[in-house]
Formats: sequence, structure tokens, C-alpha cells
Amino acid sequence: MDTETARERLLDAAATLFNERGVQAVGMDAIRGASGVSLKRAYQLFPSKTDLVEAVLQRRDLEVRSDIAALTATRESPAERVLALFDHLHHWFGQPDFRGCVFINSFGEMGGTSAGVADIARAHKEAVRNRLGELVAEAGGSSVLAAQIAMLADGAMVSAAMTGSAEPARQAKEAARVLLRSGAPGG
Amino acid sequence: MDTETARERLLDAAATLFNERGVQAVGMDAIRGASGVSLKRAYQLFPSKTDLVEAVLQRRDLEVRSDIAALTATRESPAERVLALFDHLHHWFGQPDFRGCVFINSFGEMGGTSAGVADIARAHKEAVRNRLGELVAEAGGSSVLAAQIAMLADGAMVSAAMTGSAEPARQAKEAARVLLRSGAPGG
DNA sequence: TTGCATGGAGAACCAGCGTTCTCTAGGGTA
DNA sequence: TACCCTAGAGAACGCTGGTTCTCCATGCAA
Repeated sequence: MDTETARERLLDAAATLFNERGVQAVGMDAIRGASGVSLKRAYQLFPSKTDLVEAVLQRRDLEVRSDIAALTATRESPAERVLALFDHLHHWFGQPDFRGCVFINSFGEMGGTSAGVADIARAHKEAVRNRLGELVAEAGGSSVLAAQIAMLADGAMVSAAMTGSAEPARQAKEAARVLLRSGAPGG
Repeated sequence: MDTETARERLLDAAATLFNERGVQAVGMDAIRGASGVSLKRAYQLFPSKTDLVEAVLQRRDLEVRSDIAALTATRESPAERVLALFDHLHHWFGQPDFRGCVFINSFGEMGGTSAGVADIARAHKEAVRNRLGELVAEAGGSSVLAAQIAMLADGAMVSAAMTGSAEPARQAKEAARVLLRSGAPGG
């Protein structure tokens, strides 16, 4: 197995297990079992579990941002581009393994003890909020409106994770539509 | 030290430490140190750490619900009663030890491995949403509107915890006001 | 074939945790 | 004073986790 493959398998296995059980409840041995990569190799690629955790979060950050880029590329009006994010959330919430946002979850679990995790989670939410700010601005809305819509999205993730339903995405989308209409004259 | 005092001290110490560091990162020994209650006594009152964790969450559930009751008793119009919740959030977010909602945090940490924690967190959010539903109904709004406002509140908690700012409460309040105006003709 | 580098399986090591046990001190009672 | 009950301090126990080490199999070079 080549280095890049081992790396990917470790990140995939760790991401899946962290999503299911949280970070601290997952041992390196479980990651070895799920990935098929030996502990020796794993520690060559990621010198500590902390490095692996942070790499999982960094990779997920890139994935989410690229999903947003792909999504918004296909819509015509600025407001539609913003609202399309909630369609994406709806699809995500419907996945059988959906258990919430890994940044919200790991910040809640380790934000108080791990500055690295806290920083990555904070930076991710900020990056998403900034991108949303651009989209909202194109629709004629302010950065406060973008922050409000971001809160709707985060709240929908929490609610969907807890209830096991995808419905919060639809409700949040309608709320975002109202806010856009009210706060973004051009939308 | 009498039994009730020991119980309160344990719950206080555990709640503080869980808030700071998460649940799993806090050992029973740290709770003993912070509470001044010996391990022997602690295990007489709470037969396992799981029982203590659940008791902390249950107590916090009652506290939040009674805060909501107290808050809403002092406002006149139904819409003001709903919006007052966000003033309360703003005050809470400004506390130096604020680190987010313990139900969101512990659900993220242990929702996948502890059915007890998941159930309590879910029940708490549902109870708050139901109470909010009554308030919103008095303002002429639907239960969907209540769910949307609840998502704003949860999103504000997440955002405030991550950024360390109380501002999300104000922004969420303004968004809730817009939604109420738009969806609750009488508000 | 011999020597050597690589890498995997799994044991080993050390620390931390939940839980229980031991030992001792104190205080009330006969 | 002698006895007994309670309760606390802290050690002990068993387990798990992160990390490292040992041992062995494999494959390649000379």
C-alpha cells in the first residue's frame, strides 16, 4: 500500500469513527482496525493522534468549502445561490450516518482543552461565513444578514442531528428566504 | 456536611468542569477535588459517573426551563416574550465561563455512544421548543416559526461559543423579529 | 545463500480513569 | 476507658488508551 493510500485510508477511517463516536472515545487501535493501516505506519504519517485529528478536520474543511463552491456555481440568481446551501444541508441530513457537524461536535468536546481543534473549528466557521457573506452581498444583503443565515444553518445542523430528521433544513431555508427578502432588497 | 449539600457541591463542581473541559476529559478525582466531597460519598450519592453526568444535565434542564418561565413572565406582548429569550442569551454569552450549550456539547461528544445523554439532550431541546411554540402561538405564529426561532437560538449559542462574542444573540434577536413580523401577523 | 532493509502483528510500557478497598481518626456511648 | 460506627484520604485494582518496541516474514542485492 503506497503512502498516499495509507494516508487516505487513515483519514477516512478516523473521520467515520469520529463522526460515530466522537474523538476521544475512538482509540488508535480502532482506527488501525478500520483503516487496515498498521500502527507503525500510522505513526509515521501522523506523529500523534492530535495530528491525525487535526488533519481530519482540515480535510473536512476543504471538502465543505469545495462543496459550497460546486453548489453555488450551478445557480443563477444570488439569492438562489444562498438558498441552495440549505438544499445541500437537506441532502446531508438525510444520510444515514449523519450525526451533526464535526466542527460543532469537536469544538464542544475539545474546544476547551485543545487549542488546535478550537482554532480549526473557529477558522472553518469563519471561512464559511465569509463565503456566505460574499453570496449574500451579491444578493444585496449585509454581513449581519450573512451571519444570521449562518446561524440558521448551524442551528439546523444541531436540530437535525438531535432529532434525526432532515426537516430542519427545509424550515431553515424558508426562514433564510424571509430574511433575504426582508434584508436584501435585490434578492 | 449533610447529604443535600454534598449532592449540590458535586453537581456544581461537575457542571463547572464539564463546561470547561467536556465530559470525558473530567475524571472523578477532579470532581472530588473541586467539590470537596470524598469519592466514597460521591459514589454513595451517584453510583456511577454516568449517573452524575445525567443528573447534571437534568438539573440544567430544569434551570433553563425555569429561567425561561421567569423571563417570559415579565414581558407584556407575546412577541416581546419571545424576543426576551435572546436578551437572556446575550447576557449568558457574556459570562466569562460561557462555553456553549451543555446539551449541544454533550450530544456532540457522547450522543453516539450514550443513549442516556442523547435522550436527555433531545428531550431538553424538545421541551424548550415546545415552550417556545406556546409563546409563538400566542403571538400568532406557527410551530414551524417556533422551530425556526429555536434554530436561530441554537445557532447563536454555537456561534457565540466559537467566537467568544455575545453579538450573535443580538443578531439572532433581530432575525427572530423579522421572522415574527413576517410569520405572525399579530406580533 | 547470506545479509539487510521494510513493514506488519501484536506485545509491552506507562499513564490515566472509574471504581473499590484499606486504614486511620474522630466522636458518641456504655 | 473500651467499643463501635462513620467518614475521609488515598492506595489499590483492573482496564483502556497513546505510543513504542520486539519479533518475524518478505523481498531484494551481492
